[in-house]
This record gives sequence, C-alpha cells and structure tokens, in this order.
Amino acid sequence: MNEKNKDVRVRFAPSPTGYLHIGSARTAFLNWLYVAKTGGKFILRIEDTDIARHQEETINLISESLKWLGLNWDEGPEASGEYGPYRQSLRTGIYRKYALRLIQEKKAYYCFCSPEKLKEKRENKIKEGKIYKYNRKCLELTPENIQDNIESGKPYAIRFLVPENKTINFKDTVYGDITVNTASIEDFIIIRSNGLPTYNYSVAIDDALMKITHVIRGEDHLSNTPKQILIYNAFNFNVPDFTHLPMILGQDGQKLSKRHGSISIEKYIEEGFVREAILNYLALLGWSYDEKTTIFSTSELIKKFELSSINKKPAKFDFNKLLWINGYYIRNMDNSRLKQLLAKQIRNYLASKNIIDLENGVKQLEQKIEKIIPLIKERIKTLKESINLISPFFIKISYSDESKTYFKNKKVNAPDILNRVYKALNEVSGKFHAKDIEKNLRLISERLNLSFRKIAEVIRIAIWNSAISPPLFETIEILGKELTLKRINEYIGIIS
RNA sequence: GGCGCAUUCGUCUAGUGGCCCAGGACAUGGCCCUCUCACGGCUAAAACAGGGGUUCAAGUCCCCUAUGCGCUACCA
Repeated sequence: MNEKNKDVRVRFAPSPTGYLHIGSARTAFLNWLYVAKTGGKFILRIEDTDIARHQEETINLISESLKWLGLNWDEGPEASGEYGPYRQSLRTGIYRKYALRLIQEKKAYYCFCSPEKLKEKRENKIKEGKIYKYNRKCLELTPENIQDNIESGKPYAIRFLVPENKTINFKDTVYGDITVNTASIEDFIIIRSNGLPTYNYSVAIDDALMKITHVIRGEDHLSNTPKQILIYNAFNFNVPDFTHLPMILGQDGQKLSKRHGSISIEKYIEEGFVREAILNYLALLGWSYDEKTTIFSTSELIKKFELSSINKKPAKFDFNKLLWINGYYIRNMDNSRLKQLLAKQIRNYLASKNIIDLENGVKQLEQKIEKIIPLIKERIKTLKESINLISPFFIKISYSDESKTYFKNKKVNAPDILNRVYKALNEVSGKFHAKDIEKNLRLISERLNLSFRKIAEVIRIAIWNSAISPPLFETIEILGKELTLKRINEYIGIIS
C-alpha cells in the first residue's frame, strides 16, 4: 500500500455549502499526502447535488483555501482531466443513464410515493419506537401502472432494490473489518423526483467512473459505505479501498461546527497562522509517528505518514497546541520569508486603519522589519500578533491613561530618571548602537544605585507606551536617536 | 428504536500479554536564565470509564454495563 503506484487515484469531494473548515482540510490533506507518497493523482470533485444548500461562491472559497494550504489537484474543475466533468451538477445525464440501466436489470424501480406521506409514516413509526423501512409499495406496480403514472406527469423517484439478507463485507484501513447485513438497509432513493441523484448513489458512480482507487474521507461516511458497495456490485464496478478518518470534535466534545469559533481555513489565515503549522497539527490529530516527535515538515510527513497507523478515536481540536506549533514554525522560519509575511501583515494593517501619520518612513518598511525580526521572532505565536510589536516602530504612540499615571504611586522619580536617560542617549557617540546605548543607560543605574529593571521600566513606558516591549537597547537603536528622544520628551511633559 | 464505531493525564497521544507503581507533547504550577515579555533549561501535579472473566502475568485478549459519536432523509 505504500510503494509507489502511479495508478493510485484519490479524490476530495466537498459539497459547496460553506467555506473549507478544519475537518475537511484534514481530509483533503491526507488525500493529498497519500498521492504525494505514492505518486498517483489527486482529484477535486464538487458534490453539488443539493440545490437547497448549494452556495455557488463557496466553490471558489474552498479552492482558494486548498491552494493556500498547497494542496493542488491534478484533475478538477479548474484543472480538467479525462474523467470530467468534475461537478456533479454537470453529470446528471450520466446518473440517469446508469439508473435506467438498473431499472432494466430489475435492480432499481420507480417510486411514486409522495415524500410528505413517507415522512409522516416514518415519524410515526419512530414515535412508537419501531423500526421504519420503506414497504416497497411501488415495487408491486405493473409496467402499465408505471407507464400511466409517467405519462400523466406524476413525479417519481428511483429507488435501489436492496438485495435481501445479504452480508456486506469490507475492510477499512482504519476501522478494520466491517460487516453489515442488508436487512438493516431500506430501498434507498438514488434519483430524486427533481432528477438529481442522492449522495450514496452519485458518489459511487463517480468514484467508479473516475477510477478512484482509494477513498479517504471522514468517519461520518463509514455507515454509508455498505450502500455504496451495493451500487458498485450492481454494476460490477471495482470496489476501491476505504479509509475512514476519525472525526474532529470541538473542545466541548461536540462535532465541529460554526459555534466553535474560527474553524474556517480562511479565518486561520486571517489570524496569522502559517500553512506548515496547520498541516502539521492536522496530521497529528489521530496519528503519531513515535513517542516523541511532534514537529513534522510537510516533506517529512510525505515520508512518514501512514494511513494504517491512524487511530480510531475521535479527536478534540486543541487550539492551544496549534498556537504552539504555529509559534514554533515562526521561530524557526528563515528571516527572508518571515520578512515578506510580516511586511504584508503590516501593510494590510496600516491600510485597514487608514494610517498615514507615520513617525518613520514606511518606504523602508522591509529594511526596518528585517532589523526588527530578531527582536520579535521568539515573541509571537501568530503573524497577527506581530502588529503590536512592530507598529510602534512606525506609528506615533498615544499614551494610554494607564501609562500617564503609571508612576503616580511608585517610589521611582520618573521625570528625573528620564532626564538622565535623555542626556545619556544624547551623548551616545558615533553610530547609535545598542551596545553603546546599553553602556550609557546602565551607568545611570549605577549612579542612582537603582536596579536597572526599574530604569528600564520607566524607559519602556516612555518610548513604548507599555511596560512590555521588545529588548530595550535594540528597540531604541531601531527607533533611532531622534524619535526616542522625542518620545521621552513628550512623556516627561505628560508626567511633570 | 435499529445498525455501526469508539473509550489511557484537562487535550493530542505512546503502549499490540511481562521492559508500565504507564512514556512524550500542549496547557497548568514552581525554579533557573533575564532590562520587561517571550524563548530556552530544569522540575511538579495529572490518566488505563466501571464490573466480570481468560492467564503464572492484562492498559494490552473475551464478555457485560455505562458513556460518547456516526448513520438510519427525495443532506452530503
């Protein structure tokens, strides 16, 4: 299963009812990984057979997210291929053709029952605590009855005739041997009265026609697999290998849904996550390589990931761990790439805030960011967090009330310290280097016999409007003499 | 209700009958490093759902119970 096999064909088949969320992203990724490992083909197919829930614009949303994650497909809506079209709504003729063949072979039949009545019957049975199964009323219709009904324009669906008392067997890569008796399966509808196919039918037809060899999808489809195998068997199609992935649950143990906050990939991009971190974390849900390793680059995953070692237990989504992994990737990213990402982040931020009042040239943004990176690389877990650490280098700070009154009840004589700092910084000779800045500032601490952390605290508030800042001397260096002194002056004015 | 699947620290997991009075990672607490915050290092607390078997020996095999999840649609 792991050797190179160019004939491998897998697919990711989302339905366009919303953005790409973390669970589908995982499914897509594992499909992609499998192909990357075996050298086969990755197919994207859009399952848009539910008109009511269909949202056309989400198709684009989903492909954009997939692309951002780097999960490119070989065949699909935008890539074409010899097994298209790759949208189910464009394949209704195919589904109908095959359904008629089933009817001819007495493996399916027309059903004229009204959906409303059937629904009512089912609900009543369930209320009584009984099992409901379609009673095959329409199977007894004579060819003449059927002909009349069709000619009079009566709406009909097509139902699959489920063979009685047959055992269906299949082996799932993750869940092992699954055995189900057809007694628990009713004659399910394959073509709805609106002419569109239902999921269990179209998915089997398409997977067969598109020559899919390995079906990798969420565990919610495990129980439906026997129905699909019935379809394969009815046409003598080859049955693919099945791999069902354990569900991803929200932190409350419930199935992931919109209520759990930011679950779309789009949202994670916005929040400043990087693609390798998301992929790494996703691979770790339900899978591990050994006792110790948690960080896997995408190329390592291609080598090491095995579908067969995925476990069966549903996993709760742990946002904190994703955050940590993201921070890890940022800390270990090469600086030139980080520079690009951060510059983009800051530009977007400045644009969104419509900020024009800059105290430092935004033209040399990237050069400045290059200098800032070593100071903040270890301090951010997402790209977005960098905004608070970078923007004060460029944007005029306005002191918060907290900053203005920060030293009111403290014993330190802030104005005095700042006056000395002003002088000390002004006296830094030559280039304004962190080393010299440090030397001069530490001197103040010695002279006043005051711990340096106290001095630093005062300076931080004055130049950064916060008691927390990147390393002080380097920050002052990058800020530059002029700006630093200006801020100190302004702050002295405020507290004097 | 029926069918299917699952159950090790708060979370993700290691563990395939003796190496486990259960290992790692995130999160949490403490200490160290230190100009703040981080990073890094050290350290602490923290789990085999419950009950029966099988076996010299069970987290690991079997059965039952409990709990959770999925499917049971003219949703996918």
